[in-house]
Amino acid sequence: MKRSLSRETRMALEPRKQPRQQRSSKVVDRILDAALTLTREQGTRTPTTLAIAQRAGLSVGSVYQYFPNKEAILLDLARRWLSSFPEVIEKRIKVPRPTNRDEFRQEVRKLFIDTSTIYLDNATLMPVIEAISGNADLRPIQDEYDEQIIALYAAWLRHVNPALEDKIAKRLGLVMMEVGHACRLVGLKRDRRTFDLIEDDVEAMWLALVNPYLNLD
Amino acid sequence: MKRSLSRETRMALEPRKQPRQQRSSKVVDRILDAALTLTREQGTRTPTTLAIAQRAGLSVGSVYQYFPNKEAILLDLARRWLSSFPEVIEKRIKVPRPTNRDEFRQEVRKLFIDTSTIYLDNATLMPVIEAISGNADLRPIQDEYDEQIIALYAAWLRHVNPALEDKIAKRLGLVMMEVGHACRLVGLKRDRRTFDLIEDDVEAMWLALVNPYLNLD
DNA sequence: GACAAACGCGAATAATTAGTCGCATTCTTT
DNA sequence: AAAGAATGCGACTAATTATTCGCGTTTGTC
Repeated sequence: MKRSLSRETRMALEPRKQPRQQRSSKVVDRILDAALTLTREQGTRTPTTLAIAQRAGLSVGSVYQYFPNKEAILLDLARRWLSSFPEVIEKRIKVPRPTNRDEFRQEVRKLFIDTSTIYLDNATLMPVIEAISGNADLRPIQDEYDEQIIALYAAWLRHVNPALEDKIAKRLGLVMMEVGHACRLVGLKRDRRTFDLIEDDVEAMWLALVNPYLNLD
Repeated sequence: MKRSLSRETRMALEPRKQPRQQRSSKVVDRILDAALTLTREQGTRTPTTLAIAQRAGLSVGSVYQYFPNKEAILLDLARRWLSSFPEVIEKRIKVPRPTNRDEFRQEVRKLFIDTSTIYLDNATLMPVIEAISGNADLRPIQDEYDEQIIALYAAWLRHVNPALEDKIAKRLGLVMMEVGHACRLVGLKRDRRTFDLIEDDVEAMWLALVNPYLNLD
């Protein structure tokens, strides 16, 4: 076991090699699928390498052909989700600044819906996200993404209201992210109807949160 | 290792024996202190039994005199915190029902402040709470407490407005808990000034959340 | 001060699991 | 079809760590 290495070298999480033959790219998919399924089955407990290999119909050795360590597998699953946040929020910044309260409300709503969609589209990934949060090795990477996302929320807030102090924008961004994330995670564990109701709650809370910091007339 | 046992028998988390001599009750305190300190030092990674014993100036064997397993130690730390929620919320229910919007606002504020105080008073415990959430064995126990707390928030809401549907009260209770917990956890990681500002945000969000469900005149 | 119970010890046990390595098989290319 | 590269294999290694158990020491009690 070289467990200590993986904690230190960040590069150690990059894919080990690119698949060169067709069969092997299927194998990578099978590994990722197996990891996802097992994580979902086991709640928050991260699956073992052996379990992943077996579920994928492979041996452990084959798994290590494409992933340098176990963490890299989970991270590969999560990265798609994590990276869609920046895309979506940036898109909401490249838009004309709202000029009155009503337009502003609309912008909040759009950001709210777009971020909501990320969760709905990736509902099956949520157990992986939770597993990562609970994993001491992967947590720091999550935190990096989180900081990035907070900064983007803050940038969005300052796009909507340029007079907003940077520090305040950062704090509001943090709260928006946390509230959105916490509520959507629990929402997705319930039925669709409840999820939608919780979404309404989140929108109301977001509006209440940012409203006092609007100097629009 | 009998790791599988602990997952099944819930009793296995109860303290193994009561200290009979003076020296040993000090020992229990030392163990708990060591576990707390180490958890704080290591972020979310739960300390090993050996580490706990050493930090407490003891041997592993002594630790197992008083705790049936490692989980029980962390749980012992967390239970004080977890159990203060019911106390505090129940206290807020045993109070005359508010009769107008302003009194209602006051009641929200009181519940808000009382729950906030739980977090502030137990700030040092937060890493343990996070470690428990990330631990596959302990998570179910957290979830039980959470359900209880949600039920109490719901009971409070129906105390304040008896006309409120039970299902709605449950959902709002869930959201109140999640929002409060998420924001306070991150708030406590920042400076006191920021914590206070985030608290104001939470109060505003709670009010926005429950306001639509008030039929008071 | 003697006896038993409580306490404390830590080497040993055992379970779990990440990651490796040399060999076997399959594919690609010429 | 033959060579060589890529892929696949899985027994094995090694690290980690929870928990036990028998023995020595301390404490409270009569």
